Amino acid sequence: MHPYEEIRAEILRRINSRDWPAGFAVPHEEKLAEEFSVARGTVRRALASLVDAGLIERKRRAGTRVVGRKSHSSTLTIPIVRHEIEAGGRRYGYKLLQSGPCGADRDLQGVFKGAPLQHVLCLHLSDGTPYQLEDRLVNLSAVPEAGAQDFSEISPNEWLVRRAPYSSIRTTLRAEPATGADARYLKLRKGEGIFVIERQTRLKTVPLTFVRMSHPASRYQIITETDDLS
Amino acid sequence: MHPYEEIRAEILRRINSRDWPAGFAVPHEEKLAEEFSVARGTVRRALASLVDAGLIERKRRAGTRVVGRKSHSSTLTIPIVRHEIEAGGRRYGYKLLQSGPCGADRDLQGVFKGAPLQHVLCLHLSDGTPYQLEDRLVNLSAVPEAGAQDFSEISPNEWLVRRAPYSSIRTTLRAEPATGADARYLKLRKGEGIFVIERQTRLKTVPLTFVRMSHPASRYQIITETDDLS
DNA sequence: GTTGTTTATATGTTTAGACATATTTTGAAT
DNA sequence: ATTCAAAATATGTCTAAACATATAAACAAC
Repeated sequence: MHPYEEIRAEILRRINSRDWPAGFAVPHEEKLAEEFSVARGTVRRALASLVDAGLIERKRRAGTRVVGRKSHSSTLTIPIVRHEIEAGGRRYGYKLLQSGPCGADRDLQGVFKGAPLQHVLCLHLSDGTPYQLEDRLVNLSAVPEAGAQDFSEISPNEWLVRRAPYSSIRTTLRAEPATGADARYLKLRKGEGIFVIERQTRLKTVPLTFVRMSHPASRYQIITETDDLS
Repeated sequence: MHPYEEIRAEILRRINSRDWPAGFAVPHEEKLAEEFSVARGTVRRALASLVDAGLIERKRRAGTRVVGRKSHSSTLTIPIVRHEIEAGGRRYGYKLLQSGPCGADRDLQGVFKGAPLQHVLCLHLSDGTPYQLEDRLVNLSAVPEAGAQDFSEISPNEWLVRRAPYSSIRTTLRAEPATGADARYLKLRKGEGIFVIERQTRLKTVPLTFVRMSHPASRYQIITETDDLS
């Protein structure tokens, strides 16, 4: 165990034991460095780790304070569908349903502002059962290769994650009753529950793609786990 | 813009432009330090930031490689319900429905292994409308104060986030049809969709609490947004 | 009182050097 | 060939010292 880990552990202990309660002003780096008999850089390394974990907040001149928690945070990872299915030891299936250019009228959220679009609709299957319906719009002025790409063998999901660099993502999670295409392709009765993930990726403010992924609620859930510091 | 930010931006550019494609072996710290005419520490600062962003992977002796992306990651933050509602400019309401000790038979997931438990059932309202039904078990051997606490004014959610330190969380997101208590308290017809969040918090392997939070699907969604490096 | 300016200060960045340590590679012994 | 030990090497940690910079607090001018 390195010195900075021991310092972090000790500070963590003080926070968890409420010796340093929420709002408490943590001693300066220099003071801590003196207390633990290390260089300032080592204290900084320990504190940086606690900032990442969301346990303390730091501001220039103002100092370091213990955070009064107001939420639980964890990392949400949405993998490529194929990997998700194969990782569970199930057989992956894929079917392209529609693919072609489309007008801005399909851009319901109005995120693409009239840019030329490619629309792709496809179905992902797990052991032959419908698992996810992928309904995607791709901005052809930002990703022109998508217009020529054949999506009958590789899904746009997988192709894009591999190919197109992005800098930010907005994800929405929702439960909905199945209607129209969702019910038809996922083989559900209208009104049955679906779990919908919507995602929009951008590259420096330029919207690249918008995708709506719907799943039969009874066969889908998301699990996230935070990793333990202590 | 600090030197390390410029270096990060340049490396980011090389990755995004595929000059350095997935799997590419990034030059050593010393080489990069020479190229950019900075100290090794400054290069490390830039690379650390790219590791956080999930764009590169580093291993001792083996070196640094550009990651072939296989998923989209973002941070999922689940705030205290009251804050969530008030932040939206709506009026928060709270109603305690049940509170008392209970037996291990209520521990359906079997996470508490026979520890003494406190069961709390309560309802959170937004502008008077049912918003979330909170169904919680608290491990009294880990958080004994919960046994004496009165939850008629403050919700166990809020009380626990404030009070009990935890070290790891497991969260499950799911869509379900409403049945029993969910339908009754959320004022839904049986079979209507609900969005369920289940969360289990631990402190170094000791399970602290298990909570099931259900919401009317039509009035609930989760939005996450990653922040932009470039 | 209010506004603007100065000053003090805690965090943030950078450097340059030393040492630590996983892990791959190489080479020797079997 | 296979196994095992030694060497090489890239990342990881730590130090100590200097300078940068945001900003809270003190002070002055209005």
